[in-house]
Amino acid sequence: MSGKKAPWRSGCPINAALEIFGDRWSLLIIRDLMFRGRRTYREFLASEEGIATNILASRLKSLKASGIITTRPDPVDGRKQIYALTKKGLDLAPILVGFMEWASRYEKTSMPLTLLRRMKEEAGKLVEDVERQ
Amino acid sequence: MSGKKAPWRSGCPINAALEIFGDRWSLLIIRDLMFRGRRTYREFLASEEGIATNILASRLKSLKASGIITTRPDPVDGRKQIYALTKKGLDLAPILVGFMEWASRYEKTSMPLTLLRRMKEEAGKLVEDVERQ
DNA sequence: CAGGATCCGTTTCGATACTG
DNA sequence: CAGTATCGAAACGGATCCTG
Repeated sequence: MSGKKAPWRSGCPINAALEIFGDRWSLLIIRDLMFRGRRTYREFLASEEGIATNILASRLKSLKASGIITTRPDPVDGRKQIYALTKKGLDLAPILVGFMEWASRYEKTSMPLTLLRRMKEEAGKLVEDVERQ
Repeated sequence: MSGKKAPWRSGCPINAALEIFGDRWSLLIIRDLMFRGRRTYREFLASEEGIATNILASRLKSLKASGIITTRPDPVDGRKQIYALTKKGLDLAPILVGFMEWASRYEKTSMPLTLLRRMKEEAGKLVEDVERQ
């Protein structure tokens, strides 16, 4: 999780991914950044899942250490940090969409399929935008 | 994890998925079933990541409860149980492949890209096979 | 011997109170 | 408002025991 001690052999690439995502929260933070326009500590805290402050801080730290997000100070309010996805983080979009499609097919959720389709399209565009830069 | 207590609102389908995969082990078991032809308790134990017996048993139980795997007794050796993926479990193939592609791009792993491509093709065929039945 | 349950010491998580 | 300290709860690893 924190990417510190990894006693596993990393032969299978899934292990590398699980070291970052083998927990409940990291993917939710990425979802918030990717699809919900959240970019500050406070905005993440406000997500309906109710992450605890210490967990949020530790996950943000480990996501940053993994090169999935970056931070820069808010030019307006210097106290705030603005979090953003890197290219590496944006490239997770297909996986997030895959999870959502799978879960909407097999688990009961309240997300309408039209919204899901919109998110899928948007995810594609996000990645294209970054690749153009 | 065990899908028992879920104090979260399930508005976003990702939550449904994370309740099953928000841990280190479930996806590895699914990988073993999907790409490595493992199908018994003993074979899972032998995976290089070294899951503990109690953890393996609890994950198998929760994956079965989630309808992702099934069990049946081995017709040859009655002591053994044969585990297999359901359609719901096989439909996770694109996500597994997505994780592997992402991780091979950004994390150093020892899996050659040619093998990755083979697995990707195979994942597609697995799903087709089940859908034909 | 295969599958799996139980116990126990250790690590990690998470809710809340608290600090700069 | 962002982040840390505390401390109980849960998960983990490993050994051992149980059952067919």
